[in-house]
Amino acid sequence: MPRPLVDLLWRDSPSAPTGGSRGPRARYSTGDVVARAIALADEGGLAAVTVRALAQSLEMTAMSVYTHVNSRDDLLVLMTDHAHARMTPTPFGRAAWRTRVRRVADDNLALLRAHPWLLDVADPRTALGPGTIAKYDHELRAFDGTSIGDIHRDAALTFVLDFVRSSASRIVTRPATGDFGQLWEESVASLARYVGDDFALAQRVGRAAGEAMGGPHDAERAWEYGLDRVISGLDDATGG
Amino acid sequence: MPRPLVDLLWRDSPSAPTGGSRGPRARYSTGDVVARAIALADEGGLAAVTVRALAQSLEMTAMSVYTHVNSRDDLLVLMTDHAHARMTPTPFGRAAWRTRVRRVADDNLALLRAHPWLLDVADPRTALGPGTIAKYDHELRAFDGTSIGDIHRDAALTFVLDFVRSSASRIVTRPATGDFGQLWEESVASLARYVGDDFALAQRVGRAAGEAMGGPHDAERAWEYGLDRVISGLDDATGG
DNA sequence: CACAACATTGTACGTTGTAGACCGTACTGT
DNA sequence: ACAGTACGGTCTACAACGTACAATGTTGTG
Repeated sequence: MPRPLVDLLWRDSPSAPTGGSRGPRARYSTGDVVARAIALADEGGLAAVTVRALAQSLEMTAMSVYTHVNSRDDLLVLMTDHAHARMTPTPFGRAAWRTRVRRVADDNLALLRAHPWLLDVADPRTALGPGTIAKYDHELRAFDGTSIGDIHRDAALTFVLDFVRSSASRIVTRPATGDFGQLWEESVASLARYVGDDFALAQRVGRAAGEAMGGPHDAERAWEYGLDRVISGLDDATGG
Repeated sequence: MPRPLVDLLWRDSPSAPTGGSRGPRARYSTGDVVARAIALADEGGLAAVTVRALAQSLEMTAMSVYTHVNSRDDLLVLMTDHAHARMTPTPFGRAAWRTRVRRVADDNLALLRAHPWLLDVADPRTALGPGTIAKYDHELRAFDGTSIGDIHRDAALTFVLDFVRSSASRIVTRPATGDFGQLWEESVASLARYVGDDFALAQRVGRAAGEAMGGPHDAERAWEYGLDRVISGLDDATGG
């Protein structure tokens, strides 16, 4: 049985337990396994990260994976922390907090674009990893220079990141992509018959939003709109 | 094979296909199955809604479920629409848009509190259901009287609902509940050894936020804080 | 040299969603 | 009244999943 999750997360730390040198040398390090799992997830989503597929990708048996990782859930945490650690944030420089928050948002959107499967990982234990903690530490500094308190600083960052996550899930999973567009066209006929003249407002707004969504630049427009709301909302919470 | 999803969603509509009267009468209606599935989900989460468990709860075989529902994924859509339809929104009355948005947010939080499994349903086809459309139609009216355009009206509502969803997922899944508190106490010792004196800001803010989270009224405080940001952010987007 | 720690493997279990063939029932057209 | 047919329901079975368990082989340490 491998080391506990916290030790695996901090395996590159100098104070990490080395692990006895007895027995055969492992053909792969934990980092290799995690990197391979990320590669699988990047091209096939989290569903492609099965223990067996990962094992085959590493040319070993399914059970050998458990030499390096305690469980699949632990693996997802390790993958997430690795992605967070590899993230190279845009430097804040001397920018004001509004610009800094924009950079945090943009960086996180880029992260979720590169690794859409991060949207499917909802494990609180990710907060235990060095990559996630470093990311947290950096992003908190977006509010340096404002008069915001510690608790509100955490709340404000959470507010921003939640927005990014929600928006990203709508941006990343393209609505017209795949078979949903096809399904939509099959359904819209019978749907129109059911709705009839009811819900006029919903129909009007839904059609407007739907048509705009077909347009080329709408994803960016919606993103900009929401981000403006976020920053505007934080305006009076940062002491001006 | 049952009728397609759209017809099942609108099964109570007068223009819905009645379905030939041949063959034995079904022991349960589609509504019964959906209601039973919701009951299971309410007490055990989505994971408790297995086809077999649902079947046993209805005293039939697993495969009989597929007489009423095309697939488990379809069932989740039906459950969601049912929950949306059963939602009785707080009337807007003559309240200004700020109050209306608060009511929309509060109502949705209450909905997600009552049915936490809704947080785990991420199927775009829910938008096809009468309950969801009626909900959409009503909530769009929160911005009646403002000078907001159609596209922005949709974006603004999405903005509000996204916030509610993110907050709710943090409120509903209690952090100190279950075995996470136990795991935390096991991990915090070795974690402190790893972190050391690095990430001072993250440690300070994290501790402050963590301690506040232990407090009794923090969930509500964080909720109020975020909702204030949301409304403040929408302020200049509604034309005053 | 014997022992212990370790990586690796094969087999197997329980659980999931659901396809396919089949049976009996109740209505429909002749 | 009788055949045809649409339908609800059941049984069996499959592929895929995560992973527990026992066994085998390999390496360093006493």
